[in-house]
Amino acid sequence: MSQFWKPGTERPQGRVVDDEEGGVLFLSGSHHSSSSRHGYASIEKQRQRLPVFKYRSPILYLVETHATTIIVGETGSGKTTQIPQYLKEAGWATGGRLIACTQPRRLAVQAVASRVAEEMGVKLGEEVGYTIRFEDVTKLDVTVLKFLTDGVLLREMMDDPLLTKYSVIMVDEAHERSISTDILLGLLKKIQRCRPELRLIISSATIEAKSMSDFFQMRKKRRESENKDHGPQVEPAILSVEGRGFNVQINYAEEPVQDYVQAAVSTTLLIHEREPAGDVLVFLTGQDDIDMAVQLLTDEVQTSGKHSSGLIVLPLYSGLPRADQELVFSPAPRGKRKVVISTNIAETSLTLEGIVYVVDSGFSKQRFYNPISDIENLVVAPISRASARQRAGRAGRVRPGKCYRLYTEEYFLNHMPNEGIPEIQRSNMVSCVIQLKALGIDNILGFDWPASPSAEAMIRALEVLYSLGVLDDDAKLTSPTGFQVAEIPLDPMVSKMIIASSQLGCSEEIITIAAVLSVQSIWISGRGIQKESDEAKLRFAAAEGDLVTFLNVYKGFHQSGKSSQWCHKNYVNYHAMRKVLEVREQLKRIAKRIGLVLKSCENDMQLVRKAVTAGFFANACHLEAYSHNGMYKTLRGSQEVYIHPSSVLFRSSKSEVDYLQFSCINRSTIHA
DNA sequence: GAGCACTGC
Repeated sequence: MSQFWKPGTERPQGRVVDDEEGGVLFLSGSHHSSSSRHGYASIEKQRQRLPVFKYRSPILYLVETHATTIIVGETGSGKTTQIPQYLKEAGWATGGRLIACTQPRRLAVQAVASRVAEEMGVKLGEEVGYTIRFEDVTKLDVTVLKFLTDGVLLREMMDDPLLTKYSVIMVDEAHERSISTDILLGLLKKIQRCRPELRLIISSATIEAKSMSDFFQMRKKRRESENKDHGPQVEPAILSVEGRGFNVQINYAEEPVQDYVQAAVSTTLLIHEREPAGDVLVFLTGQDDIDMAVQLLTDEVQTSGKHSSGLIVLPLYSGLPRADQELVFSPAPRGKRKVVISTNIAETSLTLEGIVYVVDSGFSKQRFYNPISDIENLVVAPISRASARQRAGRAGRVRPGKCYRLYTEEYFLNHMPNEGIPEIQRSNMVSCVIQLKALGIDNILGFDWPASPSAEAMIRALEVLYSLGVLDDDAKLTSPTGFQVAEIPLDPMVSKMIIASSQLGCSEEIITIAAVLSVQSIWISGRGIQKESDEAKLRFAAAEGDLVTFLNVYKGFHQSGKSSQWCHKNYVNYHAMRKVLEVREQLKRIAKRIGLVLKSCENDMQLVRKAVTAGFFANACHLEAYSHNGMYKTLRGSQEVYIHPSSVLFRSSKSEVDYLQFSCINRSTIHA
């Protein structure tokens, strides 16, 4: 991989860096000599100014000598864009091998890939490419640096379980501990045992590196035999790279805060009154909180004019229509101060420029799963210290900033959890289990996770998959159903519904329903338009429930020629419908490939209901006749459930519908 | 009377 160059001899072509031990390490490989290319020099200078540049040689040395390298890098260190380039320059992408870098989010994949292509002076999709769902911007035998979501890499493992074409896999943002990152880490650890030449780089923003290191620590027996073969050291290396953020001064509440919305509003007003120019970012928990805070601040601006004039107050959450979301990116006019009131979306997914002050409520909405009741819930819960630091860091991107925490220092130090609970321990496991089964992991209960899900959750998932006919008595995938379900990138209950629809002759309809279920929401809602959007929804409402209502919406959208005006008029989210079309096409392709029959049942909703039941029978529930508040109980487990207010059945059904199946707790319901 | 954020051949 690398050769040593002796001082005194002629300097070799390529890149020369100081070796840790005082020598000079010459890194061979297909390094571009494109320095004459226009604009290259300034880009090269920019690259060298990044904090990670100082660590170029140590990083390459560690990757060379260790199976796993853990890199702790704060935001702005440049690790994501630079390390893959260093690896390529050092020759890790020669001989048909690829370097992979995974991200938890699609947008990040695209952004990083195009940045790296630009820095290297190549066209995106050639040497540097990316793959996300629906978009493969890579070229076979040309692309050597590949950025992809961790979900896509997991899918790739179904065809190539050892990921043989990759020489180095960098898992970025590992501290976020998303479900797919955790599955990926567990599987990569297994791959390492079969492929000692594979190198892993785990990159994380927090110092939870030690537990990650323990996870990748191989057993002693293995280590001895490895060392005999002069293979890489099996003990993970840890390297820390500083960020480029500015100092953020932290202020705590002196006493516990009763109402964090109110406190956030008054803190914002105080900042506006006393602090020099600079935008404010307020972290609250959800649409409700945010709309209320926006209202309170706007009222303040209008009534008390004096202090709070010059405030531009903007909400930010993912459910907001695209155009409204984009408002937060435009800079405030001179003399005005922008206040963005946001959910967690601004903690990791979106970066706002110009933020100098952060107000942190200390809470976020988090998903929790109760394996006993088999119900997932969204609850407001305290954030972790790692999140609190991440939020504060948002104030220090352009210059030194300030963070106002709406909780006491005593609480931060002594009561706030250090890390959040990994998502895998807060979720239903059916999708995970089927993915592992599809990869041939037989001993699901013995799988080595970075954080183990509860045994109850695993058992519950195995039960559901068994009852769906996806797993057999030996917990092996059934043929063909189990293998078919594993091929479809959806919740197994939805996949099973699709397979049943093929047999029943209503797959066109069911695939539409499945596509709608896989987007956030097809309705437009928001403050001030509830009444109109509710009325619009009623125009599509079907007695059978929300899923058949979706079919009506889709039909109308299709007949309008997929028109955005039609969507606007009917309070339907146009972007969501475009996504539905995309997912629908993908599902049709997959359905054909796995041998399903594509057929429409025209208007026979009885068939649609049968197909839905084939997937969702485990969610059947029964109206409690003696309760007058519309309470249902699940047939399995007698769990209390209620129809969600967003359902078309919310008003009409209380006394009319005896049996329901819900496709998603708290979201939609269907009469079957 | 109400939807944190993501992802997928």
